[in-house]
Amino acid sequence: MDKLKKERLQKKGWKVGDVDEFLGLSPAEMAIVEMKVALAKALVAKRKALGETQVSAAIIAKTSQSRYAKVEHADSSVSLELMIKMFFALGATKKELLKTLSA
Amino acid sequence: MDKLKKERLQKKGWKVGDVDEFLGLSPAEMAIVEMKVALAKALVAKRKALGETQVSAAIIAKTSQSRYAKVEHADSSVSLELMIKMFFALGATKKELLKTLSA
DNA sequence: TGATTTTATGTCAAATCTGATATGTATTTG
DNA sequence: CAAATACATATCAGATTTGACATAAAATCA
Repeated sequence: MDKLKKERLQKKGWKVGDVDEFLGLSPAEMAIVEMKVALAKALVAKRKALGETQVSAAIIAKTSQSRYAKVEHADSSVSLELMIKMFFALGATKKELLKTLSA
Repeated sequence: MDKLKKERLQKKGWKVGDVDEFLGLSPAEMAIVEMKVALAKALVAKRKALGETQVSAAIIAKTSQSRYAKVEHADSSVSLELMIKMFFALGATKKELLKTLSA
């Protein structure tokens, strides 16, 4: 991996590694990352389906646009729980959540 | 609800209310509580199936016995994410997790 | 294009979560 | 019963997460 890119990502709070290190991620860590990425995608899709902007979605979810944007990016400063709360805030059901998580 | 019990629970970090307030919980809040409770149960079952004590399970999960115990109780100081991490630490698969969450 | 709207990113104080220690309370066992 | 083992709970410092603000960058459009 490009050294500069690696440093940039680490600065943003991610554990970054070469292929070995990546493969070295425990299945648990992988599973959580997978779920976060899937949730982020689903969140964007949901918001767009509702015809909302990040600003309006943030209001609905009772947070700021900036944090909402971070949630949609599965930013390293965002917990799985917050992502799930936002997904629900946009009207998603538990069934939808489970479907998303299993992606 | 008994007033003293209510105060005791609130002191421990939970929003407590009478039936109205309880029904007033948003579906989102309910869903998350449900998932945490289901995970707690599954965690205990998993640990027992492995024949582990809280002490040994805590070691496996790289945490302390006290925090591990709180996880098994879905204590208010425990995040959904930590519960999932511990579940995985005990060897649960993503499939098992989803099954548990859908309970 | 320039203005407007939308999305992205950096920062930080306050809130929350985590791991650990200490200690208390069952529960089991000799 | 007393010791040992297992589980529960209080507390707290350090780490992480959150919401908010400021501002930049990108996209939309009149």
